Amino acid sequence: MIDLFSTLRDAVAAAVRAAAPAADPASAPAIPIEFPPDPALGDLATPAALGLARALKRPPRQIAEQLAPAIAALPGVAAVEIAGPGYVNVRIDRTAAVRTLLGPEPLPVPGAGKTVVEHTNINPNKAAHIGHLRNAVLGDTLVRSLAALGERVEVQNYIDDTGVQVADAVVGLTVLEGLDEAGVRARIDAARDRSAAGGHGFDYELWDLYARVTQWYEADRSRESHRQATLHALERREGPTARIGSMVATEILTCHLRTMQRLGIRYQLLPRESDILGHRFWETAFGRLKQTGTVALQAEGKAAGCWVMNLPHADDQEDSAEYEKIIVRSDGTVTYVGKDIAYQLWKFGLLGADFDYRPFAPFQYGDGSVLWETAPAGEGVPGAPSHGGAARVINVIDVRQAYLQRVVKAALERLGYPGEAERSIHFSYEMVALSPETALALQPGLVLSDEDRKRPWLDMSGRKGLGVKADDLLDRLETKALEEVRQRNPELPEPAARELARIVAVGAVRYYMLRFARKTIVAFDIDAALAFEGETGPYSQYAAVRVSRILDKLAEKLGGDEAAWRARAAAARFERLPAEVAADHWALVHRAARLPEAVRQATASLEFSTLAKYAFELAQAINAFYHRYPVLQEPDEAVRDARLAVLLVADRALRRALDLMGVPVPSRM
RNA sequence: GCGGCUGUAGCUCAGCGGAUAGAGCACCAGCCUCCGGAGCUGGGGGUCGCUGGUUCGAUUCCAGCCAGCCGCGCCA
Repeated sequence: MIDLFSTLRDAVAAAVRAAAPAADPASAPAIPIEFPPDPALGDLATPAALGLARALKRPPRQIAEQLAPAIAALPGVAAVEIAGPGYVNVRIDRTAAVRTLLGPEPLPVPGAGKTVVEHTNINPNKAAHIGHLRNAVLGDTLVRSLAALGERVEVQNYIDDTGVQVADAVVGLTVLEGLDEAGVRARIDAARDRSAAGGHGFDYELWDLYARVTQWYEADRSRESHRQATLHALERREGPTARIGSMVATEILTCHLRTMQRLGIRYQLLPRESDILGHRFWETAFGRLKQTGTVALQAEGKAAGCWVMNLPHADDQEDSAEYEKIIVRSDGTVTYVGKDIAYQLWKFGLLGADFDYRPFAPFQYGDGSVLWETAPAGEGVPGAPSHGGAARVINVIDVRQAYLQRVVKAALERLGYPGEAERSIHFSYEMVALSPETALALQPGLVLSDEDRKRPWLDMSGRKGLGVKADDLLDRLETKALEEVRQRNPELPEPAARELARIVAVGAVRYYMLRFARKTIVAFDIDAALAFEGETGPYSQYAAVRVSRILDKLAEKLGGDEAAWRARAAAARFERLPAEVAADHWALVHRAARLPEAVRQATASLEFSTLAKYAFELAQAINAFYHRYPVLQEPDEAVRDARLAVLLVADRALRRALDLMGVPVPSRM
């Protein structure tokens, strides 16, 4: 990304500091630099005078008068003016700015430490639903943005292959369906054949089966003994039940990876819970927890015989009462949080132990990049790259796990790693839920209790089989997009039409999952999710396609020497345009130039809805410009070049923004 | 009970100390001799949950209240 404003921002801040020195430079607040709400006001502004007014006991405008000359003297500054209550508005040299923006991409400066991002983490016992999609899309956008900012990133998708959920799937297959190991194998093979023939895979089959198992338990609680027996068999990690569990988890995982690949989402490592146990990571962590007094054995009370961690109810309050969080049960087994603490220590390279690794054989990305999984001790491949050892860890998990993430963080701190605790970041977001109307529309047979009917929305639930499967949503989008494509491009051959429909569908889902602020509950609306008009992914894709159509036509008209006319555009002089027209042109350039700021802000706040909003508004501006200022018909070559330059700058920023969101842009649509 | 999040246009949502509170959808009226209309232009529509406080200035920060949701398990 080309950052037009970075040096100027620093220079303006320094000029303000020099012109109005703070009494105490150490505690001086950062000099605020912002973009004016209307670019007609200026390209960059500082409200610094407003903030200084109180400290200096002088009217803000008077202070601004003093700041203005210092800023006006900076290189690249074309003009400075004072406006409103005391803003100092700065205008930059436009011709130079456009030249820079059309110039070569700077090489990213490699960051010092690695960031491990964990996302997706779907229990391998049923198909992925749209809630999982939100997680994966947020996580993947974070990964892309960090990389664009020059950070080293490692993407992990944690697989809980030993838990209750897998056990229940196994109970469904072995007890309800009465299958043995060979029987399950045959089921999986049959599901693969269906999948290869264009149908759905084993994950769909288990979606229904898992719901049935839950109902079966509910009808007779004593049946839960099957779950316990299966769970223990899985933990022993040998014998037919364990092998069935492993087959099921691996097959469902493969389905999930395929679903995510439809959306362009990839991973580098699949750490398995079974390997965290197998490599005795927990034992190592437990030793440290005991040694540091982080956990203590309870002698009496409700948690007698358990190892617990004392935690305050609130983060800040010193005097708030503490309560006990059980880490190890009285039967000696470790809870979920305990395993998470061990895993987090490993991510930071603090455990003094590593996994074994091997390529995840059932799934390949096709471009040679290897997806690694952890392997049982001694079963890794020699020379496999090591993973983890992060400087920072970002876990993408929904808000309901906030409390457990806090426990993990607190454990790191008490183990003597306050820095790592600080750099353990929970990227929390609200869930995706269904409005009762949408739920009923999608599942006509659904029976809702009166209580549910009154609720604003319903949680998706694998147990109840209530939810929208990720692949179903994608399929519906592709079908709808294909209709549109055929209508608009009847001459397009079938494979090309399908590929185009796929791209539109991906753009639509990814945008839909990003457009809401992360703490907003997405009350899933099927019509809004299927929309291609208004604030949607396809709207932005279309704006980019329009620009490339102009470039295609221009290439035809001007002949093959594309580099030459691009160079001429880069040298376009805005002084040739009438003032009002120039303002419109410049406004679009200015908006495009704010991309790096949008990416930085979104990444720092983990609020990618702002990036989505940015891309959409840029697309809107391109569309408006497109209608107002024709390029090909423009007789004055100087004017045409200026318009072309504006579109090239805007298009570059839009494509980059869409790329960071994982929204692909077709060559036509 | 304790902790957290959320109340902004008919609906779905942005904005979260400053320059006239915005977008999309829906509704109404226009725009195809013009680089493709998945588009553009315009219009109507708001006590920014309520009450106080801080501030030159509050939709934005703080407190209280009201409403809704999510956590707080020897589940994961």
